[in-house]
Amino acid sequence: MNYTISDVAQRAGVSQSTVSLVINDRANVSPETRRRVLDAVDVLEYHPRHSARHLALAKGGSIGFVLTEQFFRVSEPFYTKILLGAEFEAAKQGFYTLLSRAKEPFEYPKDIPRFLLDRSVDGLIVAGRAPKRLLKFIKEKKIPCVLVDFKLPSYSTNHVLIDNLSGSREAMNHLISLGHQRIGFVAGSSTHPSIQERYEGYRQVMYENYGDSISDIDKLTYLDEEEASPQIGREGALELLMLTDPPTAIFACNDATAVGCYKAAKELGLSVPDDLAIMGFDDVDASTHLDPDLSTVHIYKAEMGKEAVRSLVDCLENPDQPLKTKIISTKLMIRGSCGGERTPEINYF
Amino acid sequence: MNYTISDVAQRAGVSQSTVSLVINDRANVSPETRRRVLDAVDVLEYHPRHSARHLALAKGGSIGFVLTEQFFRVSEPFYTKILLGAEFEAAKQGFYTLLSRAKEPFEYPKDIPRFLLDRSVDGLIVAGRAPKRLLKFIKEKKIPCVLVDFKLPSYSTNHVLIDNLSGSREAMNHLISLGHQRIGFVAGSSTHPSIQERYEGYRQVMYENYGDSISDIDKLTYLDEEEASPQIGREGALELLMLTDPPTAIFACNDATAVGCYKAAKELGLSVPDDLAIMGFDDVDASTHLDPDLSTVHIYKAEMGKEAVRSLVDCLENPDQPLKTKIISTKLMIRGSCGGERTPEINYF
DNA sequence: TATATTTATCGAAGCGGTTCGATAAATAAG
DNA sequence: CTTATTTATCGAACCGCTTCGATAAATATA
Repeated sequence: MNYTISDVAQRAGVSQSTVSLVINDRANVSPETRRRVLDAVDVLEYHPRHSARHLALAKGGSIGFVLTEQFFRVSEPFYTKILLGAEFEAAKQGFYTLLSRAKEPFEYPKDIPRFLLDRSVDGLIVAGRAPKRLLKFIKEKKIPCVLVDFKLPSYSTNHVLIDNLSGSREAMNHLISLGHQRIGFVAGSSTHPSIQERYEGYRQVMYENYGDSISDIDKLTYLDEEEASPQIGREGALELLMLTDPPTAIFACNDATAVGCYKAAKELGLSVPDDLAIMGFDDVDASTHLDPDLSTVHIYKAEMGKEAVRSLVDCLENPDQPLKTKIISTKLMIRGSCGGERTPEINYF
Repeated sequence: MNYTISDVAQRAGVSQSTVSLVINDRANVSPETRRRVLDAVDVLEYHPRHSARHLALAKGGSIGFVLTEQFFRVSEPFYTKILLGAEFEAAKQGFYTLLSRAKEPFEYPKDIPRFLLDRSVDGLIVAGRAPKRLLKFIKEKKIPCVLVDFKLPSYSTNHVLIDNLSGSREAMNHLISLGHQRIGFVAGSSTHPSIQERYEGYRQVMYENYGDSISDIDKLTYLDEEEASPQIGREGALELLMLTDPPTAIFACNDATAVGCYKAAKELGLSVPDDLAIMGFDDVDASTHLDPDLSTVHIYKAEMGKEAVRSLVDCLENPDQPLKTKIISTKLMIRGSCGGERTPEINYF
């Protein structure tokens, strides 16, 4: 019921080593022997024990995926899609995916994921945000690593990032093409690099178009360091909409924040998109549930997870590879919340 | 940098076996020796290699979590919450969580998760739906297993289930207490046991209250075997609302379906909750984003994941335990979509 | 004080693989 | 027809840990 390599060897009438050679597809095995071994493997339904290979090889074909604990709650639909994409690609490449959380606040060394301590994973993917102390540890231990949707100045490693700047600019240009001049920006998580880039895109386009005429772009901006959420979005939108010269459109830093903008609009009796256009970022499932459905910037989340695994596997197979940063483009999804011609829905996994 | 047990032994001036005894907290080690070993462990930052223990012990402290592939898309926010709860509890109990998908359609033996074949996990949790062939395999191999939100007649194993019947009845009684008489039921995934139980609750309460006066409850019911989704919800609601004597309230089988009901109401120019009350089930994040926010039945998703792990660990530690089925209660969340006094929000992880 | 028991520690085997060096057989070169 | 080289296979060591049985020292019992 639970056979080992020596059972196979015995049945095939060869030694363990030969079986090992066969199942690892090495050279110098006669076709005849190979066939016999393969037959035995088949009959016994033999599968090499993972931990045994792990031990012998000093590497185990597993990758770790670390999610910041905070995201377990608020940005979950975003990061779990990345996780699922990663699992998909990892499985395809024959790797296991081990899941863990990075606690916040992070206490060293208590909160180091155990699979890093006992070397159960060959490398890891960290999504969304990573405690500095954890990153330091990873670097000290020289653990191959890919950061997804996060980066730190002066910390070099592999990355998979969103092309936030282009996405943001495209969204802004769309709003502007619709005739909006006073466009507000509402953001939580304002210290997160992705949010900062989106903000930068906003500023660039505003300056390019209205650099002279708009008195103070900062007045149209609401930034909060708290985790981007509907609450933040509501507060920010309310604040901007109470201005004497309120925006006619609001660009929210992500969809969760945009949800709050809808609420604010409703409270103030403004209709979307007629009185107020709203643009989001992320394209989480919920955005199509809103009424009207949210125009937003689609992020290929699963694809990012897959790319992260590909980078990681690259590193593992070829240790002296240069570090890589992959930037994944976005796609503007025009729906009902700001007018314009709708984008056909894409339905990527 | 990467020490082994013998390094520790050497530094502490004892044998490997003694170190092993100490780190596994076994009896018959003198306090003095224990201290010396612990010191060495500390200094060297020693962590036992997981795969080595695994190999020696023939069990490895890992559990597998299997998600039906279909849920990677549509019901993801529901099942990933369960996954995250499971990971949380697993980590707490010192287990690793390995993630995998069950393909659909499921091809045997190709789609058996690899971690089952090579015995990398001690047991597993299957969430949402499980291919019969996979379950058969699990039983054949006597792999400890817990099914979450799924069961199969005549397949005995451990379960963590939702108290759908009570939840459904409570939701229905609430609608009835608000004066609704013609209450519709719209469902996708109609073959899923959870959905069937919710339907059963609907029928029970309808009969109890209007058994004589309502001509045909079936007319108020829309059932579809397709995965419950906004599309299904929209179609179902449209069909019911076009009846000559349409319902004044619709109980959707889950929140995703309820989203579609909102859309249908809007298309027909009906206002929620004045013209049409809507009740959901699941309480996914999106439900609070709807306008008005959705009254629904909260499911303690993370808690279900945790309970699943607890059951599994029980099985592992005590192999001849009886099978257990845990039924987790629900909580009616009254929000804006059907009137009544609002339930304070709960904010469980 | 001699003997039995308990306590503390150790050596070695084993878990299930991989891999290196040895060996024997087959083929190529001289 | 030797000798050198290549090819196919095997035995044994090793990966890092646990555990069983042995041994020696300490303690209890007769």
